[in-house]
Amino acid sequence: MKKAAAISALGALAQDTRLDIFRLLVQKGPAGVAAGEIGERLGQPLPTLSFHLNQLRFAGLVTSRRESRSIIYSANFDAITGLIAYLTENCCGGQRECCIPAATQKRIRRVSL
Amino acid sequence: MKKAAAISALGALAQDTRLDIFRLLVQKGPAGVAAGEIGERLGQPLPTLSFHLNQLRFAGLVTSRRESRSIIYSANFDAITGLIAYLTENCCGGQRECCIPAATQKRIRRVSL
DNA sequence: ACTTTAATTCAATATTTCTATAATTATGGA
DNA sequence: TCCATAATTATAGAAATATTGAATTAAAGT
Repeated sequence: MKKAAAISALGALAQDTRLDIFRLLVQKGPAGVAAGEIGERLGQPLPTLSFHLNQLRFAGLVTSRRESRSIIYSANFDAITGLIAYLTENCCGGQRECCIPAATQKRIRRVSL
Repeated sequence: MKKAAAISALGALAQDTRLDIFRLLVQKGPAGVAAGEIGERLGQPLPTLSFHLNQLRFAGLVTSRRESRSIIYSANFDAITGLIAYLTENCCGGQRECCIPAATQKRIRRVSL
């Protein structure tokens, strides 16, 4: 991931409504959610929502597809894994792994036994 | 991690100079780097740098300690692992792991064989 | 006490980002 | 074609962030 893409993604996530949208889409997985349903859940006016969805889309964090009259948004999982890799790149000089989340560390530890 | 802390951390990272600072500190590990040295490396005026260091500190992403005349900054690794966990929480409804970075997945896959 | 070095805080300006009303585009059915 | 539904684009004022010169604080040596 390039720096500009990382800043764009981080900036897109650094906002109340957009963070809610993104986490909702992460949890929903590839099936995604229609714009209108996102608006209902988050209680935001549609134009405001549309603005935020665009920010997320420009940042590469979500993709959209039309399905009849609805537009379905879903999270771009490659973008989030790429962002995490960028942030933790060469962590502690590459000598130790200090940046792996607890949940993942637990898995690795368990499997390693 | 609470939502407000996540937004604060993401907003702190979503800026050119601060992202550079943070990645430098992540790579340097617990030893950290003095404020002046960060400024030299990034070619920023000290007041600008100080502003950004404060943003990172307020967001909980870095800590500082005085060592004689220098102030040494280092990354807060708990903050970054917490942020990653928050972003990928209950990923894909918890049924699959879609959000683990490639490097980590490779480790898990290898170990699982 | 005075000087040098290291870094921060203040203050004013410049820039970017957010929000929401009004108008517009696109789809599907009667 | 006409109407209802789903969502986006345009626009403009409001709010939050970023930048940097000048002044200030803190530590260590002379």
